[in-house]
Amino acid sequence: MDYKQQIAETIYSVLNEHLTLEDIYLLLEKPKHAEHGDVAFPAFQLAKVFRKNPAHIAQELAEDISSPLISKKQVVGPYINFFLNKESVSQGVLSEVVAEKGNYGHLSIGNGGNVPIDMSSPNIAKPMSMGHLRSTVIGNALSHILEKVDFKPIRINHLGDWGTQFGKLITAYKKWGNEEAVRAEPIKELLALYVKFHEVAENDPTLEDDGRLWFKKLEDGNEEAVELWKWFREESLKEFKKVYDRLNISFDSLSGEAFYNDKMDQVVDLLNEKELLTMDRGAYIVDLEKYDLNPALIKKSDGATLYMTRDLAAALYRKKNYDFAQSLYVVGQEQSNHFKQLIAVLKELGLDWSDDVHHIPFGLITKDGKKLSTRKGKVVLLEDVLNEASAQALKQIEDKNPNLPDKERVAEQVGVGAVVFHDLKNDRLNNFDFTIEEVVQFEGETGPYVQYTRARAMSILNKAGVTTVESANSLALTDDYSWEVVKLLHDYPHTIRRAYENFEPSIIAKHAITLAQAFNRFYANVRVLDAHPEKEARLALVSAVTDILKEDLRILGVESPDEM
RNA sequence: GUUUCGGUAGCUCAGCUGGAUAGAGCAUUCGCCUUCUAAGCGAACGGUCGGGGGUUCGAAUCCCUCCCGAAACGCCA
Repeated sequence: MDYKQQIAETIYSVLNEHLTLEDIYLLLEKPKHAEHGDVAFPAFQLAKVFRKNPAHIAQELAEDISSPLISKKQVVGPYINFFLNKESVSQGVLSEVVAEKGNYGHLSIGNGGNVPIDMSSPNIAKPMSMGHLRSTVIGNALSHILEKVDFKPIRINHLGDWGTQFGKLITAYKKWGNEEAVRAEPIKELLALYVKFHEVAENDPTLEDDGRLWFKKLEDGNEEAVELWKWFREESLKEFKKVYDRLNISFDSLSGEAFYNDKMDQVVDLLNEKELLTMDRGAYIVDLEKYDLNPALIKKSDGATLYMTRDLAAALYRKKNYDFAQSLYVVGQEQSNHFKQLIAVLKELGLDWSDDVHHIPFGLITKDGKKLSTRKGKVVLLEDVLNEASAQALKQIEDKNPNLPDKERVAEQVGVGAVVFHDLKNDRLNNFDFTIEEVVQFEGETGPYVQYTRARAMSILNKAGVTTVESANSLALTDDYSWEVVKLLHDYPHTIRRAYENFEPSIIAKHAITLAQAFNRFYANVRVLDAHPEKEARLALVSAVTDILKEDLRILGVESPDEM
């Protein structure tokens, strides 16, 4: 039930000769200040129509408008401010939330269409850094948002499991590596080898040649090379799984770059068929000048295929295999150009579904203002960050709630929650400079704040002897603190829609924080368990808030401990 | 140099399709635990919305221009 819509209809019944219903709906706004009511209609635009000053129009118009939904209207200058009927709105909103619980806010937009999401995509033999966290948690949150609007997400971990770096790695392993060390701590050891390769190669260029040679052997199916590659891949996946488990994330597909090795000739053939390939400086390219883009490189002058070729193969494969409604790529914004090219080439191929392919870019994480670089060993390891967060959460629990059962588990939920929430609370495209102090915070606009708010709400329900409220005789609430909460619950479907339309998890995170803040003010000012005519309705409000906060956090990929 | 993002309080950021006195959090100072978890609530402090033009009844928001920062810019992914 959309109350703004109802107000718009009421106004339309008086103004239908001058404005459309849609115009009116768009003009209606949410006042910034509570004394201006809940919905406001500015009369400026009518001034031209009626040739009168807007304040006068507002005055006259207000007299003609009435609805049981409006408890009070006030004309302030050119504005008509409407105050909604709190009893009936809270009754309506709460009965809906209490009945639907976490399902509240589900929208039928996607008709069950498939949406593959290219996300996470760490490189084999390299540790997951804070940079991978972004793609992983944004992709995961988007998958939940898509589900919420009736799409079927398909989470694809497009692993970086192919490329010249494996030639380098094999070279380094054969020169300096040892099996036990790799087995004991695979990623750490492989990374050390990789870093050493680049250090030594600075003074010894022949090493690069060895690297290229070994990659060539790998491509040609040389047994030793393939065995090492497989082993590195396996050991790496085991390590990644540990992190994904902590983040509570799973994938529907692990088809990485190597998966498309045998599918790239078809792409080249297809481009040839459509006469899109041209030779330039010894390389095959697709000219994209009419899109104002650099040409897309399909084949290097040595005949090797490229990133673009592989991504084209992947795009075609996904369309064929999933018949997707949309196809998303959660990849850093530094690759925006690449995806523009990818989409342009698909368009050149005459594929009308190229419009359904979307790059979802996100900002860069830096450390001390500089880009992280695996090659130079300059990384912030995700695992270290999660460990630190979890440890600090445990310390906090020992300090504030030492009798809490299952402390380690809750500490993990809170610590990891803090890290994930921090990554999602701001606009995807914002860059940020990493500091552990900022990421691992438990106060203010943080994940733990939302979790804590919900835990306190749960505690009220426990003391009332219920776990949830299904229905109540009356759900009418009239105080200002409840009202702010009710309005935020009412906004929820709209929030979900905006998050979907912008592919923007931070909209959900903002809602969680705002709702938690409103609830905490309610908590500080309104007694729930005391005898009161509205006690039942208040309990329902508390129950509704626990469900929606939990749902917000679930969408973001953050757990909700009942106690903390 | 070209293109794309960004510049809002000391710091980190909100500000939905232009609207009424520009909002949070952190930090600093102060107040609130004999009542539902103080990871909380309240108050104070803090702003030429990068500069300058323009459109509009109205601009942080739209257009132009300049300044500053980041990223991308054919044989890496």
